[in-house]
Amino acid sequence: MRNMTEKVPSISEAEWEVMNVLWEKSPQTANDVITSLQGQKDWKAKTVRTLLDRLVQKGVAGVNKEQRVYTFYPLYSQDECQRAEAESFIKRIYGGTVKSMLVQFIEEDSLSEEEIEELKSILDEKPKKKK
Amino acid sequence: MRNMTEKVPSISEAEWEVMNVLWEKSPQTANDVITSLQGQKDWKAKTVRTLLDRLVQKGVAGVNKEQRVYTFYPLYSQDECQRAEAESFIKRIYGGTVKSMLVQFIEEDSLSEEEIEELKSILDEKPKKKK
DNA sequence: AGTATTGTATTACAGTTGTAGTCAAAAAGA
DNA sequence: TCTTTTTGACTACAACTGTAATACAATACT
Repeated sequence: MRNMTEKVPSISEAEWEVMNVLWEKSPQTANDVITSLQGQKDWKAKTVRTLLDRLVQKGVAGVNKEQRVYTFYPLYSQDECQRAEAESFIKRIYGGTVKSMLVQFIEEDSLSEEEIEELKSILDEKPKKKK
Repeated sequence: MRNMTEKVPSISEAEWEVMNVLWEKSPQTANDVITSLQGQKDWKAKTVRTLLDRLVQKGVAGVNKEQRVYTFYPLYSQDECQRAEAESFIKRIYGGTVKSMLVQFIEEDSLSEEEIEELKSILDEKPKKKK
């Protein structure tokens, strides 16, 4: 298995949609993926296929060619990918600190009363770890 | 002045670096910007110039041509741009909820004890608004 | 005045992304 | 078996990005 610290290749916006489908369930055939995206995105089958192929080329997804109809699966966990994206995003947009982003969200009332309460409890429940 | 609810054009990664310079101080000549980026990014002067021109084309920055040497300035506040980016980012990566992102950060120990305390107080100080 | 410098305008060029289309082989149906 | 449908392989093509270079006009220097 891959080393968890390996760098995640960059995943484009459209590719994320496809990966989200693979993360929900895998392996899946191209057709499964196409079906999952029906109604969600207005893409032609070929478009989805191209995206899958690109994900494989990039090494973000894997493909099993044992059967005649190939099946695809993620090579990175959603968590890893989210973290990687979030890190580069926050660095780029907020100069690197999560705090400054959250402050903005809070000050702009983008968060509901309810969400704020939830966040508080999440923060409270976080046990102090000793490493 | 622009309507604050107008959509912010998309700003590429390299363009963000340039905008950050303009947000710190403006207006600035191309040369000012180039100088600010020296040591920070390893870009040729022409590259920075191209980025400035593109920002103007996109309508993210403005240019004053009164003087022989043009000066550039932002057309959107940093805040607006950050918010726009953050919204699309969170939708794309975290299915739209700030909470899920924060949960991940907290659970992965990406936040220091100190940062967590700060976040808590920010959340606490948030006055309940009545609209 | 002639030359070097500087700022602006235009052009370049490859890689990524969005969004498919074409072609051929294999399978399924008539 | 002949035909239609599926799959997979390869190709297309424009917009956006990163990363400049070239051409030209206005200044500045000698």
